[in-house]
Amino acid sequence: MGRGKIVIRRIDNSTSRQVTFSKRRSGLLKKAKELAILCDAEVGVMIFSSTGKLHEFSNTSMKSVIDRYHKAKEEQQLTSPISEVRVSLAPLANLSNLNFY
Amino acid sequence: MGRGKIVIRRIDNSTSRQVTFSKRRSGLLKKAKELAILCDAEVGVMIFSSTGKLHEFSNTSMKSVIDRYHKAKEEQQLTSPISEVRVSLAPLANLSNLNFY
DNA sequence: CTGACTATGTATAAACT
DNA sequence: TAGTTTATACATAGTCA
Repeated sequence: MGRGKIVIRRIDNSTSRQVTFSKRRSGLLKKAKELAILCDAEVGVMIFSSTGKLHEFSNTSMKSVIDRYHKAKEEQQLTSPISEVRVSLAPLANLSNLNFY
Repeated sequence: MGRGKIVIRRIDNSTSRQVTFSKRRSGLLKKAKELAILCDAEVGVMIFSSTGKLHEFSNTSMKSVIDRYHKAKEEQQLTSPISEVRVSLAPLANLSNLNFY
């Protein structure tokens, strides 16, 4: 997107890497927000720049997302420790609606 | 983006919400990956669909990202409990291996 | 429901200020 | 070096198979 096509590979020039980071971080956070709203999803995004600065987005709270992530992972372990299946508990109740692929 | 402009608001129709979720989730994860590579950033994304299914991306490991997130937050508290400044300790700082989970 | 297709809206690489 | 502009590449909404 933009005047020229680019290859997805680390940008060597520190200045343009910083500029690109700023633009794309903004775009990513916007997309995350849109996804959360449009699709009624819970979304958490954490980004550390190469200089160590943190940027984040969460439509609920990052704590909530992280807790839910751990629960989902835990459930994954209990359910199928070997497979790649990624399933969380439905938002309290509705156990019958779990989708196993 | 697409044939028509849309308003960012929860999609009521369950089927199209699911279709949009699938498309945009894919796009978001791709963008996250590109940002991480292009800008040499550490990125973590967690997404729970409205049916509770987890989707994630991390260019390192989610554990690493979450740990770093907590450290950054902690440092934020120590440094400026009131301000909005979001700065993490440089990657090597290694204050202590706090276990939040 | 799962995938293409493609017209159109958006994000953004470069250029410029 | 941050903000603005613009041409272009990319993502995707609506549609159809």
